[in-house]
Amino acid sequence: MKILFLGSSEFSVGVLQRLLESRHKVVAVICQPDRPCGRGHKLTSPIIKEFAQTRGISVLQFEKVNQNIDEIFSLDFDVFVTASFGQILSREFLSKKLGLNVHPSKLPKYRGATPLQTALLNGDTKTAVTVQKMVYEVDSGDIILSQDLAIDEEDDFLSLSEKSSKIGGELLVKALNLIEEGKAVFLPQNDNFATYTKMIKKEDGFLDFNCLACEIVNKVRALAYNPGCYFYINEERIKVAKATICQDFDVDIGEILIKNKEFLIKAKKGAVCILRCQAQGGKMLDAKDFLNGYTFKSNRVNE
RNA sequence: CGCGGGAUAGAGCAGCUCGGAAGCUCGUCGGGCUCAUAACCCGAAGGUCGUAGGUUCAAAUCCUACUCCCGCAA
Repeated sequence: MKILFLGSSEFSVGVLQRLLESRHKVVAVICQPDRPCGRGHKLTSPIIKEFAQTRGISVLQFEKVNQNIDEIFSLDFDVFVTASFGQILSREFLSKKLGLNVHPSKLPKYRGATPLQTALLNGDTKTAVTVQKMVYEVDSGDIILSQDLAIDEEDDFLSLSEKSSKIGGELLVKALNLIEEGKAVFLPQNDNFATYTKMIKKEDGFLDFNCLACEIVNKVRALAYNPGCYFYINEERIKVAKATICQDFDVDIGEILIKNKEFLIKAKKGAVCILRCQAQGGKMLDAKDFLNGYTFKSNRVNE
C-alpha cells in the first residue's frame, strides 16, 4: 500500500525505518516546520526530515496540517500513519482516509503525549506498544495490534523509546499487511480503563530530595533526556543524566556524601547515587570525573 | 545579531583580577608495603596553556579576531 507518514521525533524515525524495509511504499513524510532553536536560535530541522531526505523521500512541513488538507490529500496514498507527530488531526482530516497510529503504551492506559515518560515515572516494569485506528478522541481508536514489552530497571527514556519504536515498526507493518489482505480485526478500547498522561514541563525535571529515592531515580530515567533533570548546589544548577538507588544513610535529607568515590545524596527512604552529571558550562561527566575537579560550595543540595 | 559560562598533561580542574620558573586531583607506568586489594607509601613519564595576530624586556595571564564546547531562554 501507499503510505503517508506523519512524525517528528526519534521514535518516529524508528518506526519509519522499519516501514521502509516493508513491501509498502512511503509516498511522503510530513513533519513540523524547521524552527529556530538551540543556542543562537539556529534554524533546526526535525530529526525525521534529515532521515527521510537521506532515503530520498519527499518531506512536507506544515505549521498546521489541518489547514493544508487539500494539498495533503492531493497526494496519492492509501493510508496515513502517525507516530509521535506532535499535531492533533482535525475531524475533517481523519474523515478523508484511514489513519493508523503507533502508540507506545498498553491502550487504553496512558493515552496522550507522554506515555513512555509516564511509565518510567511510575516505575512500571512492563508496558506495550499499540497500533490503533486514528479517531478524533486522542488515542481512543480501535486497537489493531498490541505487543507487550518489559521495562528493565536499566531502561531510561532513550532505551525504552528505541525498543518501542522498533516493536512499533514491526506491529505497524503487520497491521498494514492485515489491512491490505482484509484480515485486520479492529478491537474497541474499554474507555472505563482509560488513563491520560500529562504534558511535561521544564520544571518537572527538578529533583526534590524530599521525595522518595526511588521516585527521584525514576524521574531521572524518564526526564533526564528531555527536558532534563537538575538540582542546585549553592545556586548552581547541576544537571543529572543518570542515577541509581543506593544504600540508605542516617543524615539529613539533601545532604551530599562522597563515599568510596561515589556521589551520593540523601533523599527520603534511601539515597540517590549520581552516576552522570554536569555542572554549568561543563560537559556531561561520569560522577568519578565530576568529583575529581568539582569544588563543592555547599554540602547540601537545593538550598 | 537572544543572554551567559568555558577551552591548561590521557580525564576533571586551579592558576588569569594584579604579567615574572607549568600546578592539583585522578588515571597510566615502575618500585615498595600487605595473606590480599580498587587501600596505603615512594618514584617516573606525559602539556606548541584552543587557533592566529598584537602589546611587552617578559604573556596561560593584557588587547583583537577566529574556531570549537556547554548552560539558560525561546
